[in-house]
Amino acid sequence: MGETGTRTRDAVDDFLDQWAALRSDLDLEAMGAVGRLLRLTRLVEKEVGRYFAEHGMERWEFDVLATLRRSDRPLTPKELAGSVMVSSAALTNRIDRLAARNLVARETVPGDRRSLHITLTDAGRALVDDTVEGHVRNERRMLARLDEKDCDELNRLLRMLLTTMEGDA
Amino acid sequence: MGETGTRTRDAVDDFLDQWAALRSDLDLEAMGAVGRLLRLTRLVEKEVGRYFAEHGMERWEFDVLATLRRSDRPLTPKELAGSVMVSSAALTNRIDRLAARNLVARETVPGDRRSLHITLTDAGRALVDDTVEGHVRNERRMLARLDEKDCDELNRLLRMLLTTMEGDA
DNA sequence: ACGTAATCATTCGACGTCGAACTATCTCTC
DNA sequence: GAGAGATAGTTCGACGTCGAATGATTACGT
Repeated sequence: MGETGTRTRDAVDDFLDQWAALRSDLDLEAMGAVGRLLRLTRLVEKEVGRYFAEHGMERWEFDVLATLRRSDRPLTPKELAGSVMVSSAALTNRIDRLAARNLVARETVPGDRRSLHITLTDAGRALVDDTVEGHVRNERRMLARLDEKDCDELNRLLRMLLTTMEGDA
Repeated sequence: MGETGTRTRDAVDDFLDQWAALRSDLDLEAMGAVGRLLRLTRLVEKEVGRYFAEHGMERWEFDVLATLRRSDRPLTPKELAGSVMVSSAALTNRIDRLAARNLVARETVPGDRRSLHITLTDAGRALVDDTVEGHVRNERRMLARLDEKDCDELNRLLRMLLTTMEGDA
């Protein structure tokens, strides 16, 4: 009975035990949560990268293409950079390479000659649509240990943290 | 009454709505959880980096020094690289710079001349002890929106995910 | 209107990381 | 005990990102 998996220790538990032995004044709950967040994300990113590599593309390509795909209007480089959370310099580089492969196109925007509209080509849209399904399946697989209730709960907690940190940015 | 903050939307909610309108077949729970994880981590990393920059050091320095600090025995570069999750090449570079600032030292290990023991100098240990407390306070501040029960719950959920992904690595 | 400040994309130099190749050392087998 | 293979740390070249500086265009104040 009781094989809930709750008793299983992770690497961060060891990490916290070591700190507790040295500095009993530290806030272990906070260290644990942040430590797990950073560590888990690294592993998730590695796995996501593995999936895309297996399908002949890189994650940053999907990030940009998918952002354009799900938007109902053309986006500017600045908007794209904000969405994928990289610098404008990095985004110029990404657009260069996507455009070279004919996955996106740069178009002038009527009212403002400083700015651009980045649009998805047919090839770009097809590439997103072909890969997004498997990508999401892979994400679900990584969360397989969580039942529906736990998954809801995780989303609720992360949303709370995200709104605060997005707010005072 | 009822000011729970649960009704607040984050950027990922918009993200999900856009996908739902286009592809009703996708697993929004999974996309949301992973999306929030990656996005939140980026913000947390930025804030952590800001704290350390404010105290005249960089996060990678603290990562290495703190790993040495909480270990009761000397660690090899390989062990350190595993702990902080970077390549051995990156770790050589980090040790070089930490050693140049007299925060760590390379010592030969008796039984094996291939390997090394990286040890903390007095200055290194002092630097960790001086900064760890504020760092943890900053972590707690980022989690301020979560009460104790929610924080426990978050740790439980992240631990479950972490153990699975650490396991089949 | 005119000039100043703000905004947008791009370029530039510096930096840190990675994977692969390399050297040195150890282990295991016969 | 000698040679093949594994293991540890370092070096090397390539790559992507960032902050700052640049050039072009637009918005604002008087």
